[in-house]
Amino acid sequence: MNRFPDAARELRRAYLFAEMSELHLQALIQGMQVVHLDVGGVLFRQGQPAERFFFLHEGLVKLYRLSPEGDEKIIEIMRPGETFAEAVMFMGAQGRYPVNAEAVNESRVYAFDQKTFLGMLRDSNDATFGLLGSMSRRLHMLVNQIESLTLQNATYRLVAYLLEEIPRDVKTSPEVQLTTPKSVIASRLAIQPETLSRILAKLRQKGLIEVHGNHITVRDVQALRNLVHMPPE
Amino acid sequence: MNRFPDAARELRRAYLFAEMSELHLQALIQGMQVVHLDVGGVLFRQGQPAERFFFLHEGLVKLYRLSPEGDEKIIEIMRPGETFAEAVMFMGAQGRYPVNAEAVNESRVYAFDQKTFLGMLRDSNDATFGLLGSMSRRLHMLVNQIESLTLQNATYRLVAYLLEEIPRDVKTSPEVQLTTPKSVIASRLAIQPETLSRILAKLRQKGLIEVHGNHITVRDVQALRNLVHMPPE
DNA sequence: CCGCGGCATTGACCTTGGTCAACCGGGGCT
DNA sequence: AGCCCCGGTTGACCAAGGTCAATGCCGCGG
Repeated sequence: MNRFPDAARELRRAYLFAEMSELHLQALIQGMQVVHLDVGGVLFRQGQPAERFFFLHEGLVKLYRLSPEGDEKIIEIMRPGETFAEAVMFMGAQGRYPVNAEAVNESRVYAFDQKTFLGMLRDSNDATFGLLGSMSRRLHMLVNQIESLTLQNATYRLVAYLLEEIPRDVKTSPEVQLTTPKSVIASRLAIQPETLSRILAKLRQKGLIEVHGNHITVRDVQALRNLVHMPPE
Repeated sequence: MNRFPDAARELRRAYLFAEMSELHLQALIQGMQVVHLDVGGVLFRQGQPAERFFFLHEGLVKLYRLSPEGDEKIIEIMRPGETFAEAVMFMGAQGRYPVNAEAVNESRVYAFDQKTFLGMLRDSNDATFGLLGSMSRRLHMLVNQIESLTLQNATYRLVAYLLEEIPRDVKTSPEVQLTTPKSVIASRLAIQPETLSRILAKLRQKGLIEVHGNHITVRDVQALRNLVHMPPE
């Protein structure tokens, strides 16, 4: 019998499971655990031995590092349909999570045993290649992050973030609904909440955006795009 | 007959080739090209279609990005024995190099055709897993970089770099021989050459190090470790 | 309805590191 | 030899963004 009749279709949307045989996928699903996280709930901590990896079913989970002084830097914000911590599997026997994972919103997460999954990968080259694809995408994304952290200023990063949040289809008046508290976005962009606030104020003054709580109306997409591709100011 | 009798042993030291069958490896070697690069020689540019990946035989190659204004940020400095651009293979058919690659010192590079290599991977799960391992290590390294770029200041980053450069075996007086011009190190650490210079001067004043050209004598390892919050040894 | 707590905003100030310019010194070339 | 070029150093100045503190806003529970 099937514990999670809809899970297969859902999981297949992730590159990681996309190429997996139905048999294997079903076995994985039978073995997976569902973890419920309240706001602020901790999924794992940096340094813990990594025995499981995860698929976010619903909610919002942040992956972050802490400095010795306790400052937090969010490396990635996971959205539903995404997998995370799957790369750690290959760090060798004593792989440890390189980041902390904590729920920003109430979340539901599927947890998979790494050993089981590795065993299945051994049988399925296609699935392994799917994983390789996902990892190289993540690699690329991190390189992009490093670039924007070092080569661009805070305004650039925020504007780039906003532009990414605008749904692809837009010809309509672009509206951005922030999915997380502004302080979380600030950490993701490696700036202070105060600075985020000031940059938004500046963009507002210039008439480029309107801010109502965590809903932002972009009044001039083109001007924003120019900000990002042209020299600052 | 064998074009490069010693290449197999050399390549096997890279995780990427370590698990490959002798047959496949020999085939790869017969098909590989040797690229010679003078100082400043360009191996590939960001955005070019990625058809080959590389193994650094000797020399020093930097992977970097350029901002629209022309500022350069070095993402990684490749040393002999390392492979690079192998992750791009899995970005799909239209994979493009996400960075520029250029020789810092005169270099000799082995170039491999991605298609050929992919074909071999299809046959060898072990080799594929070796690659997965390498990619997750690189992933982890990038996360570390992001952390130190955002959570730590320039002094911290430089000191951490110096400590990494101290050979593992040390009980002797720790000597660091910089393998690249200081300006390259500065870019790798995302600081200006002037700042690098000033930080070194500051450390020198405090009696922690001595600087003679690009040879640095560490006078007080422990003090350096403390600066970056590292436990003694 | 009030009050509290958490997030966001705003202002004043400060620190870090970037920028610009001058200068030094060694290696290689004519 | 003399020169120049390039990497590195040093100083003066500046700007971006961090820090600290006060205040506002809003939702929630009593």
